[in-house]
Amino acid sequence: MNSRSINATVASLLGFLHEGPMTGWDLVTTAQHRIGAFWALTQSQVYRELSGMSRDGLIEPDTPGPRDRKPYLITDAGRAAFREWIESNPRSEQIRFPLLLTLAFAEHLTRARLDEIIADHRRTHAERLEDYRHKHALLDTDSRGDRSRLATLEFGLRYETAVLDWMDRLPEILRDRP
Amino acid sequence: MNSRSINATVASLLGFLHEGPMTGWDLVTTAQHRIGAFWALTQSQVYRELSGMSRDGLIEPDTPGPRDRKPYLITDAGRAAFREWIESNPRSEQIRFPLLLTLAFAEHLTRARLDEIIADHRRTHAERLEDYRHKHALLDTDSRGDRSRLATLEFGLRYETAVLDWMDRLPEILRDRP
DNA sequence: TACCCCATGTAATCAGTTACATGATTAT
DNA sequence: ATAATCATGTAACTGATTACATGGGGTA
Repeated sequence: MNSRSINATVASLLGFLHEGPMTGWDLVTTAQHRIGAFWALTQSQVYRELSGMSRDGLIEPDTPGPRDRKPYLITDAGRAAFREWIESNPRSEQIRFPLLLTLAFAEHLTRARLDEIIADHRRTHAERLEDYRHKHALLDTDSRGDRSRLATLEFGLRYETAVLDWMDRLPEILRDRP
Repeated sequence: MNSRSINATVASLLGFLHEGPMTGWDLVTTAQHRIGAFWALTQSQVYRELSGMSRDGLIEPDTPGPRDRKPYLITDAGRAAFREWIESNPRSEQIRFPLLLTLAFAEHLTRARLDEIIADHRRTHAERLEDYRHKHALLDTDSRGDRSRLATLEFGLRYETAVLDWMDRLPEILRDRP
């Protein structure tokens, strides 16, 4: 019998564990850094998934370290599950964009308040774009892993650029007419 | 005492109910059409929220219609809750993009399989862009509501364009080097 | 010695998805 | 007559968030 297939969050943890044993803590920080921009996960989620994964034999505890460190190793079953996941067609993305909701009901807001809200968002997106640009500049593009990282970074750059561009044109799009 | 603030899904239902009494069914179809592109919600979610909203006094049942229609009216409390929501700063968006995860672990895939996966996604995004373009062309830009609609549509157009553009450059970004 | 960071986790709740059950009404 | 659509909802589950509890170890 086939065990039911794993979810993307579990898969990403298994993905990281290919690089060596890690604790929940390690995985949280690694994940936030490497995939956090497009795949959020919280610490309690990670620990919960780890217990499940361990129960299901996808990982097993390595020799514990100081400070209650509990590193996990990926097992063959884990590698197989990961393989199955990465070979499968990823589903399409989901976006939940509260600002768009606000905008959809913008008739209930004054123009001034709306502008304020947009300006607020604009700032965080501008910061993110800066951050991506910075990382992009630092990236060494010559190794296999870095090319993957470059690919996701490039998405971030284009996405944030599109968002900013859109926001900058919003006043015009929303302008009052006679 | 202040009642706890509502979530964005509830807020959107209240937003629609400003336009007149609606049933769960009406709300599902309206929401799918008007905000579905950036705020997915399912039918069972809507019915569940409606019971909660009714319990909390944000809406109340209107006179039932044929076919077990159970329209709801927004109450003053509902209007107040909506107002509070729309005045508040929307949080920033979340994207969950499985393809980016796949890409982040692309070293585990053959180049051919990866290309296949990307091409697959490209198709659905191209379709969406076409759809947005079509809607955009149909849009009458002269009324207040339509301007909001135009603003969200413009986001969709820019987003999908950015995604396609990115996908088209992926081969180059991912190309093997000496 | 006090504080911060590392590191584990639990509890409770909320949000979202999938699948199913049920029946009325309208259109063909 | 029957198929499609309208319309309501429940059940079971999965996934994600928030808040809290606990303590070790390093560093100032």
